[in-house]
Amino acid sequence: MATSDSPLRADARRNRDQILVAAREIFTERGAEVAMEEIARRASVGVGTLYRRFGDRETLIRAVFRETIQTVVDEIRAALAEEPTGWAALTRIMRQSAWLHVGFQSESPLVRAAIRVDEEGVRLREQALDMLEEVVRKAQAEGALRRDVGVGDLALLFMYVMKQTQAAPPQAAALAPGRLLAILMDGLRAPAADGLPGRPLTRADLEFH
Amino acid sequence: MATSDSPLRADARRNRDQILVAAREIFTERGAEVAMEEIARRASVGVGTLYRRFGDRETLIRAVFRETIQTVVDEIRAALAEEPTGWAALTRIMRQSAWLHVGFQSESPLVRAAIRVDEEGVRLREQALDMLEEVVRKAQAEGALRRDVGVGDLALLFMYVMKQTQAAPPQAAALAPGRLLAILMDGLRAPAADGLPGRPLTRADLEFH
Amino acid sequence: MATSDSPLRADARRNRDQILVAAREIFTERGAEVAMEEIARRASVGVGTLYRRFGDRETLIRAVFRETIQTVVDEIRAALAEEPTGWAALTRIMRQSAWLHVGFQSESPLVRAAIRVDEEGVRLREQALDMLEEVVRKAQAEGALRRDVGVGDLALLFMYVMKQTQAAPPQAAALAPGRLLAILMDGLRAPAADGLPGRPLTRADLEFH
Amino acid sequence: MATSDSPLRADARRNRDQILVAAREIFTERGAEVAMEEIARRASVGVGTLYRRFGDRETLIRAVFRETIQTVVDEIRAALAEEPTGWAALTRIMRQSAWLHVGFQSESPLVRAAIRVDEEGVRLREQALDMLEEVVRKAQAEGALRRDVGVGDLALLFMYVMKQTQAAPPQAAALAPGRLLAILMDGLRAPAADGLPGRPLTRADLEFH
DNA sequence: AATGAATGAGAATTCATTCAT
DNA sequence: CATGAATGAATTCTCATTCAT
Repeated sequence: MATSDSPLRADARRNRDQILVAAREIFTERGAEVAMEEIARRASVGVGTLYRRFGDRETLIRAVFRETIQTVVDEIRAALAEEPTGWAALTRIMRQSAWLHVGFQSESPLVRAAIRVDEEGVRLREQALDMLEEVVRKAQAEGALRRDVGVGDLALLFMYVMKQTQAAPPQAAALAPGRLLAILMDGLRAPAADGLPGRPLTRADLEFH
Repeated sequence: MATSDSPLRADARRNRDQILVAAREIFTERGAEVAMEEIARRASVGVGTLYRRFGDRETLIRAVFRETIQTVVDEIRAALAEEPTGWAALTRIMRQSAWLHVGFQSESPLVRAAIRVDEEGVRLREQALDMLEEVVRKAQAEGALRRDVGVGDLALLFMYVMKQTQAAPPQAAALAPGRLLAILMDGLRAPAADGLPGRPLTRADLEFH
Repeated sequence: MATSDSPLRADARRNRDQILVAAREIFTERGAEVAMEEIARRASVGVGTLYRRFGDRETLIRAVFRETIQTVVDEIRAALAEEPTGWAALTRIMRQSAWLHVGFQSESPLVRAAIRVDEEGVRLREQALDMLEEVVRKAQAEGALRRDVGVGDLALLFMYVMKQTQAAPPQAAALAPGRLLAILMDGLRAPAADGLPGRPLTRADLEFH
Repeated sequence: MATSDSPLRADARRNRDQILVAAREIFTERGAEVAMEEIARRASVGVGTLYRRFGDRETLIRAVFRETIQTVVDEIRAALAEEPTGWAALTRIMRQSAWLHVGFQSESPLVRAAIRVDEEGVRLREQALDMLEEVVRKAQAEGALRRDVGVGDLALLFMYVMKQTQAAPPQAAALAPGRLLAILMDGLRAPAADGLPGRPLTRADLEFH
């Protein structure tokens, strides 16, 4: 039997989606520790509904994470398919990656704990990193991306910069993302003035243990 | 009025300092919303003492901010005095600026609110930006720093990157700061491949209103 | 008006019965304050159905009470009719009276409140006590039951002991009821060593006011 | 350094004691699931204080359990020392044992779980049972207590009866305990009319596994 | 002046009851 | 009628701040 189109499910479905949207927004704006009631309010549902759908904060975080990382996967795939060069794909990916911080890692212990135990989420994350590695290889083969960086470097760099960019002061908010991205891309362009210290950071370096 | 060298004040002074150190550490590690009792514990004093010294959380945040921004001022002054070029000064400043995020701006509404109303803190911040502008001018005059960036760009860029760098996964923590800094500096080097979108971000762009 | 044999009623009837069975079980196991949803689940119906049938928790409690006390009445009647002596009837009644606690009284304020206002339930309870008084009189007339006890004593004694017996630790559960009952019956046998303090407790003494 | 007589401790101590008293009362009256706030109210403290002292409900339950079982131990010891015969000791112990149900076992899953993990509590309980066994042996050696009962029987019997006795309806409350106790003691007196079914219940039979 | 206990308001979570489908 | 989703009040527990010692 189909479960997703029985009449009641329609409402429930809509609520569920509203909650996820609200949660993502608020998590991004103010972190993963906002009052559950606020999330509920923004989603225009009662707290009870939120809890019926997601059990507890951790479950909610996991759900948001999955949705987000799924988007990342889709975007990377699209960039790989549609952009003419690896460099172009990388640029596009990074430009759209304000949410990468959720996708790849989080500074919040709460979020990290929630993500670590989520099978599906972990799988999606691996997939995203697989594809990102491909982008990197391609851009390096083209001679566009400096050779002494690895996915790890890119993930950290963009994750940090692009994430924060959302929190920029109002006047800067419109310009900052584009400018900072351009500077970063310039810093990544081959041939590089001189070598970076250390060794390329890999995906393994992104792991919290 | 008791002055600062009555015998009892020695104890009080030490407590005050311990609290500030503890608070800065904890704020950096876990944000400005940690339990006051934890700060007290890390400083090895009772909560009562903490409150006697600082009145409330906001006052404590302000005090930490002042201390921090004071250090920033000192470091920039030293860099200007001791480094041979503006570019060298800039590099040095940025390398040591893991704490810039506290100094210039913060993503936490709590912290922003606390800072905004602190005269002394604001004054110090202005001073820091004055000097940073000087560094920028100098480095651009030298032809080392690309001309299409402003203090605002630099502040945002390094603030974001260097702050986060502290929270990097353990394996990356040792390498990431150096590498990301190098990439950024490469991106900032003149002559730049092509112009940045928009206009240079100024100190005015750092203001939350 | 629809009567009780319209086709749909068959379903409704079955639901109602399942709910009563489930409720009795759960009330006995875990008290009258279990989540309504659990009762519904055990009865394999939705909560909505439970509420449609019984309006609220109190109504459900009343219904369970009536069913139970009805059984008690039936059992006492049968014992009176079938057992050769009053003593034998008393023994039999008590042996089967694990549920007496529901029938006569309850320590739960919730349950007491529910029962007190239920006309039908109160009537059945009176009937049960009437018959139990008859048993007592008969057993005393036979010289088997000590003369210084009243229905009140018996009700309390067995109610308490037999009720709890259900909650005995697993190892004891099989033996305890039989043994405790035997000890109690020995304590009730005439002639008694010496008189009990006070006066026989009557049915009036069972009343909460 | 003494920890219990510093000035502040005096207040804290008094609060702690008030909470324990209040908790014991309320647990007895209405079970272990009453709102924590009510316990606090009855103890005339804020909820915060209650939680500062006891961390959570389970900890509080454990503390009440220990206090209670300690009293039981003391009472049994006194009865053994002061009463001329084992039978007299047994009678006295049982008369004062309204609280035995807390001491030995509880029907509440919550309470059972809390007790099971409490080392100190378990130790005290063992001690109480040791001494009760001695009383039983002595009373049987005197020929006063029927030989076919064990500590397990006694514990269950009195635990159940005497516990409930507290909850008796108001009119019966004054008389019931004395009367029911007398009946029980008569049922336990040697020589018994006829043997009990099964085997004497031992302390092992009191264990939940 | 320092301490740590007390307070009570606030946040997370559960559950009785109502209501749309 | 049955269902199970939605709601919000009640409850547990935490923590900023105050206060007695």
